[in-house]
Amino acid sequence: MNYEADQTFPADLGAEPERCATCAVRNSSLCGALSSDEINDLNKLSRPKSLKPGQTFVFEGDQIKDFANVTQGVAKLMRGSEDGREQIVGLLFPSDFIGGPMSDNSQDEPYTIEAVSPLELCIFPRDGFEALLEKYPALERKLLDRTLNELQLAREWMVLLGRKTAQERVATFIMHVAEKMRNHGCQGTIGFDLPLGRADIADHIGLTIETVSRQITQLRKEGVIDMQGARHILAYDADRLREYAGF
Amino acid sequence: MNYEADQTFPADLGAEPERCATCAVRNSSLCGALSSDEINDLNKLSRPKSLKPGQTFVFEGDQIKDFANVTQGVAKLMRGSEDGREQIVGLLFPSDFIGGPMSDNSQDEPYTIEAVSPLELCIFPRDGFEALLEKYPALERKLLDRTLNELQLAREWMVLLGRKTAQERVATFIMHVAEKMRNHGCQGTIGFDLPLGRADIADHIGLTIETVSRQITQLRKEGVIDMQGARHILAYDADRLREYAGF
DNA sequence: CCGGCGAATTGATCTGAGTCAAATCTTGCC
DNA sequence: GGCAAGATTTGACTCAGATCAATTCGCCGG
Repeated sequence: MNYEADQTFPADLGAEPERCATCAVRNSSLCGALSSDEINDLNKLSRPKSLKPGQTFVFEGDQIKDFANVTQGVAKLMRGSEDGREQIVGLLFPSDFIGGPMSDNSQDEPYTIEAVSPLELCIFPRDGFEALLEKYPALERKLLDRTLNELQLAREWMVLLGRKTAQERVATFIMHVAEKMRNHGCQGTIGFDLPLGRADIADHIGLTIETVSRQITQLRKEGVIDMQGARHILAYDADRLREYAGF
Repeated sequence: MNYEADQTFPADLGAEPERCATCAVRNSSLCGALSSDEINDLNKLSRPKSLKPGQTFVFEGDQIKDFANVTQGVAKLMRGSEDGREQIVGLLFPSDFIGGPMSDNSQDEPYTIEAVSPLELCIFPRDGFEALLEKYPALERKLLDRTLNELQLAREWMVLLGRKTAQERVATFIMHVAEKMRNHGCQGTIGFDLPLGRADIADHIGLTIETVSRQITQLRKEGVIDMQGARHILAYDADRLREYAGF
């Protein structure tokens, strides 16, 4: 049993359905807004789903039928063109919520979600979940908070894409990953694995593979970071990295 | 009296406080979620405020004290660096809401809001407004919808900034403005004024003034758009423009 | 331990957009 | 109407990052 509450509820924990009680993101995800009693409603709707790296969850242009929580792994949220250009507009980590526009059901989902590492999701049908949002204001409030955070992040990324140099973009990206890793306790702040390969990094920060590679080499030469293999980063000096990340 | 309801309520309109009853964005803004009775609560909190072009509403780094609705004019939401680089991460049109992260009060507002044209705001103190969010779920729901829309827009802009050419960026920008104008009925779809000068356009789409100017000239030469003066655009052929805007 | 193959690095060259520098066009103000 | 002052356009040149082309690395299966 790997269950441990970082946030305790009235003590009727025994009432929690199995899947929720042992869920790695029980409290850090949207579900943290619900008590042990309340979460039964959500559990009844939900079912788990696994995706292998490279598999997609929704395709551009599809009608969205489901929402989901990421319980394990990393996914990318992306938009592509016919001529091969691609932009990753967000990364999804454990406890992140997947759900598009709520009220305007007519809208098509314009983005593709693709697993980057082995991915575990907890899926809810759209209708049922929206009913729960009405029933539990705390759930809706938490969703609003999350959405505002993502908006904030998207705007920071606009600054990166619109005004930062290649060097600053790579440094900023590494900083962001380091932070994500700290928050999720996946690994230490100093040493951690990049969840993306060079091609995906390039598509996230608006550069090419080659430029990303050259800038990482540069950062290594200047002693801002160190690496073990192509994926494992050692960022000893967070302040130095922040300076390189620009404004 | 310029009041006209596009969305009718129980018919106790006489009960509406003067400022709300004659408000140009009474129904299209967040306030549209409230009935004539309910809006009294909000009216008691609110006060109008005017800003001249160039004046700022919140400074980067300030603690946010107030939320607001834009009732008239256009403002830009921007982030700047010490070395003079600047990125406009959003434009605010009439009926748009100004309000940062809700729960995490400790956060500093990282953006500056500056009036681009004569701006009229309807301001609410933060605390009072948050109390109303709790009291009226419809208000919170509308705020969530709005925030999801903005997130959507921010991600589209990430695609523009990360992967589009100069030509595509300018065409996309013009399309977006045309759409805004149509939605707000400010002017026809075919002919309309740009709310921003070349410098601000450049800071919004991640280019320089000169490149923006050259691309507008290019679009004019190719007959995609026509212009009267530097600000007034004539976009006869929306489809053609959309092709130029890329994916 | 040894290929083999996709991923990453490195090098050489090219180019779209940036920079610097004039014109020229607006627009408000007297 | 005429004249600044600022905004926009245009031109010449530069450069950061893209593109094209080899290597080299790192990891997995045998």
